[in-house]
Amino acid sequence: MVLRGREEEGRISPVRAATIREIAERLDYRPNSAARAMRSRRTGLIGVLVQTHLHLRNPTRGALELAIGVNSALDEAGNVMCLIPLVDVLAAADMGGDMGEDHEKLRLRVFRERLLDGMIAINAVPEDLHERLQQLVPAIVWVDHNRFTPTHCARRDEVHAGYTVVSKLAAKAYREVLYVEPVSTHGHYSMIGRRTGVERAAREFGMKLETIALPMFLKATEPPERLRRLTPDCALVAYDARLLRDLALFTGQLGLRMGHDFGLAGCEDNSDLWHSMNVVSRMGFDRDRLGRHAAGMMLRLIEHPDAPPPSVEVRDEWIEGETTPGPR
Amino acid sequence: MVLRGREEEGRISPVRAATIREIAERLDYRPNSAARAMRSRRTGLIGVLVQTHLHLRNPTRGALELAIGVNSALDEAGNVMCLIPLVDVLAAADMGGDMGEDHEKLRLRVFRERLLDGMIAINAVPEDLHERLQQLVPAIVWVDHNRFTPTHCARRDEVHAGYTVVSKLAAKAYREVLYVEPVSTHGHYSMIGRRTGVERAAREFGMKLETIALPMFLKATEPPERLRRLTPDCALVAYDARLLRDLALFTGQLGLRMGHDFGLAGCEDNSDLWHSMNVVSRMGFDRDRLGRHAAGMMLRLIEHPDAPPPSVEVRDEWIEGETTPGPR
DNA sequence: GTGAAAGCGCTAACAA
DNA sequence: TTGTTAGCGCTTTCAC
Repeated sequence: MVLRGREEEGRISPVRAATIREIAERLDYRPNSAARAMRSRRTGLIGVLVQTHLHLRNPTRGALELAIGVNSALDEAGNVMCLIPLVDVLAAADMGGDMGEDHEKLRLRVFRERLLDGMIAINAVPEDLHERLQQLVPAIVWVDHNRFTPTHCARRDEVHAGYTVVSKLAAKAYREVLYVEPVSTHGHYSMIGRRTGVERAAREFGMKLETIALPMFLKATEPPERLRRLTPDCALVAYDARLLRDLALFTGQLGLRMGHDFGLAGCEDNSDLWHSMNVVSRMGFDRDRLGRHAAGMMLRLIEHPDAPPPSVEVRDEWIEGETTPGPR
Repeated sequence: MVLRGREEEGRISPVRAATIREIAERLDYRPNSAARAMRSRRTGLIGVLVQTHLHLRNPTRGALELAIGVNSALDEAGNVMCLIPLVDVLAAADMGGDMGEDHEKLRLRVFRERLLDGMIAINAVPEDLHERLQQLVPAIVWVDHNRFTPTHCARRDEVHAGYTVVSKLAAKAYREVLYVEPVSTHGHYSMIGRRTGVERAAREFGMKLETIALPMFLKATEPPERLRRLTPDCALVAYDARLLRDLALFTGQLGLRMGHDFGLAGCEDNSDLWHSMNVVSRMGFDRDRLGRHAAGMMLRLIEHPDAPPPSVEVRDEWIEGETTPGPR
């Protein structure tokens, strides 16, 4: 009781408490986590389900940044976070097969042995996995997920993001917006959200709006034709950080200077941009904060399973760079 | 014994074994990890120490890719991986202070409660942390670390990487190499290794070699002057993936087309490049393989603490892109 | 082949 | 205020 800080319950005399602490110190005593886990029936382990790229095993940059935020908050609360790549869940679930022989297929020990106290799912999780995940782990918090219920969810206000970008461009006297999306293969809600915001602002501020969709994996040496026809009073708006980067690269290959020959802005941010493209105007995306918030929701959910944490939708700040000074 | 697969010890009759398995199935029995951990005196938890950027909380792309590889291999062996950002260790260690009041300062539960069976340290870890880490966790494997001992280490052959890039350029009849490094603040061995390889190959193949160091956080809109004087028979060689990206961006801002007006290659790869810059010639860097190997070393080390796993230095493959076709 | 029991380190409940 | 005990679920040892 002394070592766990429960001495304020009026049972232990201060003298004894001090003695106990001193002895513990001398013996270099450490509480045994396994024994405590056994008693408390908690593992203290929380999984973070990270989306992987369609064509690549690696999680997206954004998902990992979120995970880092989650990790910090969980650490501080004495929990441990582990990563669960979505591909492994899909493999384990083997969605094609029959659902009868459930745990035969659970290759991941975290699921097989019910190791997780809870799970934080990041980004869009396939609808058909919902039910399965619910029965696999006792508590789930959804982050930046397509389905947004009144509780259990945390995500970014994507409409606000798209709206803000275009409103900032309007304030700089750009007349035209060329909004660039990826060709949609996955259908994340941010696709609809950001575009809705962009359209709303364009309408409100009377800007001409054109939207194009670029396929993934364009060659940097073969930039899209449409980019040749950019003008100084037109601003390119990228759906996400990856496209923002690509657009900077593509326009460069065409001999266009961003901020001079055209405006350039993006609806998303990540730490890569911060490094070499910090001059670019864009919406921030504070994944550390969002991750920490999600972790807090998780901890509350584990503590009080019957009072699920209310969902939140957070707004980010505009980062004014040097690529949107307005038409010369 | 049956459920753990220990029935081959000639104790249990096949009939009974089958009955036991059937009942376990019916009851949806799951072994209790905490109880097992208590008996076996193993937590099954292995930490991965990830380097963070000097100026940013987020781990480097490469470190996380390595961690994903480690994660897969550990999962398959029934262990759990957790991330330990270096900043947190530094904060916990508080290197400036006195080392006497050790565990007073251990804010991370993984250290405070000796939660880790082992740790895989990725990238350069400050020398003064070595001893402290050794006493904090029972087993350590070093990956891509500066100090390379005969055992406990796994890393990439960086000299080979630098050498291969320049030899490939020589084969394409480039006459000149402009090698671009970051201004060194951290002193990772790969800085020396890659440069050594580049120099050796340049000497061997009789190429003119110039080396420049670019500060971190250059503005994309203000490219380094030296890049203006590139010629078609000169190849730009980037130290790492980040610089490779930046150089593509910078040269674009100067109106130069890669592969036409100059050659472009890099000594490192990561999954970001694969997405939008897959046309660029570069050395691969199979972090999944390296991570899995490190995980294997870790597991062996835990199993046989007295027979430490021998160190390895792995070589990667050249990725021939379209930015080094040779001078026109 | 099988059954029984001890003990890992912790916490809560109960007794003094 | 302090001391004692049971039991969490597992594995190993020992007895049958």
